[in-house]
Amino acid sequence: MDAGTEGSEPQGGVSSVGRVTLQQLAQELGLSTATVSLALRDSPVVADATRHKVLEAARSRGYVANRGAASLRTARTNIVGIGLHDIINPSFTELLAALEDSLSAAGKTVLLGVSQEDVARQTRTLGTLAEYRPDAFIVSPAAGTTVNDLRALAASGIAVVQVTRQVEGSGFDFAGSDDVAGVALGVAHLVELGHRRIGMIGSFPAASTGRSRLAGYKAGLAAAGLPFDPALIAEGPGLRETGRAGVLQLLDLPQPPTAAVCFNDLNAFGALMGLQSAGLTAGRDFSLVGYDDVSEAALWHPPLTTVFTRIPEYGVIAAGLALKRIADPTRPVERVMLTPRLVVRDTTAPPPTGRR
Amino acid sequence: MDAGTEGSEPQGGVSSVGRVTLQQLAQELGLSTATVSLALRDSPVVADATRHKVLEAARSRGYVANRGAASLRTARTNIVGIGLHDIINPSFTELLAALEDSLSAAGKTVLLGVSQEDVARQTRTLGTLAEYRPDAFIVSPAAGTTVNDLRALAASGIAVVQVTRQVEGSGFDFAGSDDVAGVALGVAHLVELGHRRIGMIGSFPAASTGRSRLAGYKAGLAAAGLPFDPALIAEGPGLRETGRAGVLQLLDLPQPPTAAVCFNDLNAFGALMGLQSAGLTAGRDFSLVGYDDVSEAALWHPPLTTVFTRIPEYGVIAAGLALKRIADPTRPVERVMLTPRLVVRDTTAPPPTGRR
DNA sequence: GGCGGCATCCTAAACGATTTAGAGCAGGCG
DNA sequence: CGCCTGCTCTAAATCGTTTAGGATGCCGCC
Repeated sequence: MDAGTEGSEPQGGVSSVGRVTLQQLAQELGLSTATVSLALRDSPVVADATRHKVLEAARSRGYVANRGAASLRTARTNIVGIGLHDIINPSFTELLAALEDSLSAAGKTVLLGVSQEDVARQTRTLGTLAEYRPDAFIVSPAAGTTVNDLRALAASGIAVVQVTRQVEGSGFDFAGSDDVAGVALGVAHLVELGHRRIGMIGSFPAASTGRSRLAGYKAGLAAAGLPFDPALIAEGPGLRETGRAGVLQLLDLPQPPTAAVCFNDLNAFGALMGLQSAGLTAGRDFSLVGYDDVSEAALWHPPLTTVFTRIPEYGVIAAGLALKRIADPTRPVERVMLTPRLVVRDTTAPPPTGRR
Repeated sequence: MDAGTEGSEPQGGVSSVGRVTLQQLAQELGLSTATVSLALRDSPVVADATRHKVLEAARSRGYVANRGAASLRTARTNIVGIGLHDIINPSFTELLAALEDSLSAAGKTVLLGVSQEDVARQTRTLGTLAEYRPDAFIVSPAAGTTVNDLRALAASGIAVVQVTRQVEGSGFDFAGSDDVAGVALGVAHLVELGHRRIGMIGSFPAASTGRSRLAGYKAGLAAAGLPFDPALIAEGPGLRETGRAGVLQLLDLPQPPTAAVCFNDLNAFGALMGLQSAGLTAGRDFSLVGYDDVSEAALWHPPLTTVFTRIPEYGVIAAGLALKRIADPTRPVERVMLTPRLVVRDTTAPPPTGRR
């Protein structure tokens, strides 16, 4: 490590003097812990004068409640565990931001676990989170997760809501978008522009989103009376690299497509790069539809036509579902699927004439 | 909400039967809680046969430890609170990912708080996190944070390490990169290519990074014997929009620069878009140096010349500092500044001839 | 004057783990 | 036979809160 390291005086603690507890406060005030506890939480049964004394003492002594101790007694932690498989992917970052924002607004704190798309790591991570007894879990399951992998979660009695992806038959609440309709929307747009050979870039059958989006692709073709040709699918996960290689692979076909929909925006960004490296211009030589509409999509050159899956919206909804289930664990399972919206920008246009 | 909502049977809990505790395990096994506790943590004082019985029972009954209760006794939570001001910005996402990864590898769990670049919200958030008694805080302070704002943290007796940004005089550990050297590196690169009028896009004096990077810009100019001209600075936070507007603003100058360094990569991405909208090509008509080298940078078109600040590396280091301070709260303060590295790609070239 | 009713505060028992001091017990040894 | 040593295990205190169920004192009222 070529680091510039500089040592100096130890951390100056103003008063590392044994953290002040509610009991100490009580003793100093000549009150019982019960009274102090009630006063701190604005109970109406404690006299105004007393409450003020307590609050003042708490402030001046720098009292900060020990939520762990309180939780032990109340069996409520105000923690929500969030299990994601990936936080680098911008769509999940946007999701995390939305979740954190609404949860913290509701007084919950976020305990984060990342599974890196690895089921074993996911069970380990969720197991660890569970030891903190979150009031709820919000999970986007790693690819390949089965109902069995989630059984422990179900047995824990903790509220669970799935977001974005779902494990079929898990019986948990869900918030996400209607991927079948979403991709079909993209295909329909291309069809309307005159495209007849339309590929799909990115295919990820290990996740529910992968299956649904593929189904949406097929549905879109079928609705237009177009045949499904497996050769037009460039497989791979939702990464830029998949898109770059995928579009080149499609262009190399004996009968290349004139357009493609993508599994997600990252695929599309990669495909845009691939087109550029092949000397082609997206929108003119080849049409491309992304998926998700992450905030970058509008800013690419050319701006990406894509399908807005309303991630921030369903993030808020997922947080709401968690809160509702915490409040009433016996309420019926709720599955919310938002209808995506097509966002037409500049990467789609009628197919190049003369090549039709 | 145009949501497709579907209700059905309530969540099926395999056994919502009152969560099994260590005491219950002990009772069922005819052992004391002490023995069970020791067995679960692989203490050598408990006989092998007993340990096996305990572990087997724990497994079959689905026992999951209550870390809150344990923490109450041990005064250690294995939680690390992470306070960031922003998680959408890809550089902070990459930082968060690195932090989470090394902390979870060390058996710590991440409690997340986001301040949205708002000091008041930051104190509220950190206060809430503190109630969970994390073993340490890792914080990238919101812009405008003063030593005073962090005093409560210092007084809490919780280990604190700052990452990326630091509040001068706070006396906390720090891990980040040497921004003065980093930006100077970018300037030197442009000078070497022959540029004489070099602007800076993005300037953010409310954060230590903003001040250091500006200082680096000035240092770079001074080293080359070039004058500092305030008109060549396009102010604004590290967002794409700042970059887009900033580059146009610079180009509109009576004596426009032929190149610019940026506060961060987002600024550079925006500037690339701005150039494109002005019909200019980065690298040919105008040279641009980003800052951070987020993973996107290599993938833009053209690929961005930028300064790699080694975010994932100092993320790991920050996590390590936190662990070390947890282990020894009295160790001397350590400040680590990694030396950034220039990454030359395609957005920099000699200034256009004839316009020099 | 006794008593009910308030308002206010307190006692004490949880919550679920960890940990220390020491209890049983078996075997070995003088 | 008595004592010491090791190996296991247990009893009980403890961490910092919350909360049910009193206790206390004061007032007014019949």
